[in-house]
Formats: sequence, structure tokens, C-alpha cells
Amino acid sequence: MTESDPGPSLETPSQRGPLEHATRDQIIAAAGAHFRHYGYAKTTVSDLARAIGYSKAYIYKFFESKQAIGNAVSIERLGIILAELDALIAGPLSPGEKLRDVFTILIECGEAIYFNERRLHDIVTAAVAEGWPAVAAYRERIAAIIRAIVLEGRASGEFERETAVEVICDGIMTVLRPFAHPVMLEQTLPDLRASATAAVALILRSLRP
Amino acid sequence: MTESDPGPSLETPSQRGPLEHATRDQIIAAAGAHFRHYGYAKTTVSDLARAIGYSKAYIYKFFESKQAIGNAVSIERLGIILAELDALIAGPLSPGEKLRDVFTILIECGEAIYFNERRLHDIVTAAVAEGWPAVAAYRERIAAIIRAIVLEGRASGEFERETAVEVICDGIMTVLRPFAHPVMLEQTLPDLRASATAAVALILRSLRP
DNA sequence: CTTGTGACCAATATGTCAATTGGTCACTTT
DNA sequence: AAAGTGACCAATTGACATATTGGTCACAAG
Repeated sequence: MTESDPGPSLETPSQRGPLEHATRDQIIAAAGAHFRHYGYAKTTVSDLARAIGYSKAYIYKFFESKQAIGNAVSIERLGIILAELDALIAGPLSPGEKLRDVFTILIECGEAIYFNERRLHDIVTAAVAEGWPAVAAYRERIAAIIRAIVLEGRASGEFERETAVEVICDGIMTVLRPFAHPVMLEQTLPDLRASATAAVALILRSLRP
Repeated sequence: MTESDPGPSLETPSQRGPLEHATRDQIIAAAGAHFRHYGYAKTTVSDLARAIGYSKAYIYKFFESKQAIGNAVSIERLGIILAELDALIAGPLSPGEKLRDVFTILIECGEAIYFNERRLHDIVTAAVAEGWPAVAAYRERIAAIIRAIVLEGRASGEFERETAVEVICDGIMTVLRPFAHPVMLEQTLPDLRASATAAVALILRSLRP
């Protein structure tokens, strides 16, 4: 039987307990380590509790569910990528080069997770497939980054100024999605850079004044 | 346990027995009906044999495996989409409009399969995920269609002629992929048309002379 | 009020084993 | 040859009992 799994999904694991709390961070750290090592499914909440020296029940003072823990770990991991992107847009490159590097960074980070932290990759895949909050936040942040680059390019005159900013950003985000999507990533892995080059070239042509 | 399935995959179900044979078509027809009704997994090869009044062993004179039957059904279904696209490029629209309609057709066909033939959708998803031959052929045919439109647009002067044709086509194919990809389709379903509009607009801007 | 837990329950995972299923082959019929 | 099959086997599956796990709660200690 290979029938696809409908999955419980779509629930939004929400907050619980104090957001800033040393124990909360301990849990996330332990979860990060365990998930990377044993995978999400094979890590039990009791494992995490034992790792930080508390009882299982206490974990649930900070997280509504195991999935919420996975979400937190995803946020942490995706945050690393976002940090790289933030550094990029703060840098001295031209808007066009920044746009290109967004693709490069996403591909490289995606590959890094896929090859070096494959169990985390699985979690992120689940997060995307089931629409965990971490993913929506991530997408929004990337949209903001793209928007910043586009605005910069328009201001400097490097990009055209006829088309509405929103339309441009939506278009770029659409082109970008497959490169930020774990499922597409692993499927296109072989010629990922080639198609990214083609995609970036297309975007830049569309932006010429 | 929700661990992802590594899957046998990647084998190329190949041909067996005479390609043109009434029985072969019967098998495909019966398989199409059964797969649509009961799904791929719950349809046994014996079911198909019974449906056409032969023994199970005879089926294997025409197909190397059950997956090969699934592949044939996929080819048939994807062929319907390709036929629509062929009609499109033979039509009187401008290249730009044709390009837009390629997206529209792909989305509409994708939705149709997803909503009205969901069990087939599952098969196509497997076909894409596991790289069945039907998918590679489909992709190539679409690439050819895109190429034809681009060449037409270049010839008529509607599209720019600076960039190499291959680069342009690769770019468009990259943008197109998420709209032809079953997994992305069902995930983006709500605002599919909106992002398609943005993507097409971006492509057309990139093609302006 | 915050920190912390053992005991408890429904749901899910796992191990086991007989029944099915995908797939092959030697063989008959036409 | 081509058309067609029953019997057979290894691998998967389904069903079911058992063990774990995710998650809650009432309660204790500082």
C-alpha cells in the first residue's frame, strides 16, 4: 500500500506558557539535537524531558503539542537562513546581484539541510506540507526581503518603474517558491543551479527599465 | 509514525509485448476506470484481469509491472492535457496570449484532475515523485510547446531577440513547473490563478523587445 | 504565584502471523 | 508462432493484540 497520508495537519500549534524562559530554550535546544539525530518521529517527548532533567508534563507548560516543538525548531532553523538573507540585503551589492544571491543562498541552505541534516529536512517538509506557522512567517519574511531589494532597485533606477511593486514582488515570489520548497528542492537537486540561473536571468530581464 | 517513505522508485517501467494490441488498450481502459474508482493501491492486477475476462498472467504479457500500467494510464491522462495545449498553439492567438493560456490550461486541467479524479491525481503525484517515464515525456512535450510559442513570438517581433532561445525557454519552464506540479498545485490551490497572473506578467515583461 | 510531578487515558505505534498480491514460468491450445 | 492459463513463490498487506506515546489533570513544594 502506498496510498498517500491525509494527515491530521492544518492545526495551528499555538503558544503556551512564558515565551522567554530558560527552560523553553533548553527544550528547543534538546529538541533540535534529538530531531537532528533520531528524527522527529522517533524522538519522544519523554526523551526531551529526560534530556533536560524534567518530567514530561513540564514540557507541556511551554508547548501545546509535540508539533509545536517541531514548529519552534523549524523557526530556529529557518531563522538561520533569514539571517543570511538579512546580511545579504544589508550588504554593498547591486539590487540585481542581491536578487541573484537570494536564489543562491536559498539553494545552498536548502542543500545543506538536505545533505547534512536530512532528518530536519523531513521536519521542514512536514511543516510546509501541513502549513505549520513557521512556514507562513518564513514566507512573509522572504517576501519582505524581496520587496526591499525591488524598492532599492527602483530607487536607484536599475529596475523599471512602470509596473506596480506588488505585481513585481508577487511574480518574483512565485518564481522563487520552488527554490525554497523542500519537496521541489530535492526533486530538482541535480540541475537546481542551472534552472535558478535561468530563472534569475528571466527576472532581471523583466526588470530592465 | 509519519516518517517519509523512501520508496523503491526510480525504476523505469519499460515496455513488454506488442505495443499495438487491442488487449493492451483494454487493459489500459480497465485500469483507467478502476484506478479512478478505487485508486491505484486498492486495484489489484487480478481485478484488471477479471474486468477484461483474461487471467492475471496474461496482463504481464503486455506490461512489465503494475507500475507500468499506472504509467500507461498517466500517459493517457497527460495526453489529454497535451492535446489541449496543441490546439492552443495551433490557434490564432498572439504568442503572448498563448503563453498566458498555457498557464491557464495547466491550472484548469490540474484542478479538474484534483477535484474530479482525485485518485488519478494521487497516481500522477506518485509518477512525479518517483520519476515515472510518463512525466519526463510530458515535460519534454511541454518544453517543445513553449519553445514553439517563443519562436513564433520572436519571428513576429512581439518578443525580444537578444537573449538565447534556450535560456528563455529554460526560464519559462522553471516558472511553469510549480503550475504543472501536482504537489505544488494542491498546496497553492487557493491563490493559484493570482500567482499565475503574476508569473505570466513577469514572463511577458521579460520578453518585451 | 511559579515550578514541578506521578498517575492516568485515548490514540498511535509496533510485533506477529495468516492471507493477499505482484510477478514468473512451464505448459496447453489455436 | 501467438494467445492464453493454473500453479507457484517471495514480498506485502491486513488484522489484531500489545506496548508506547502524546497529552491532561489534580496536586505538591518552594
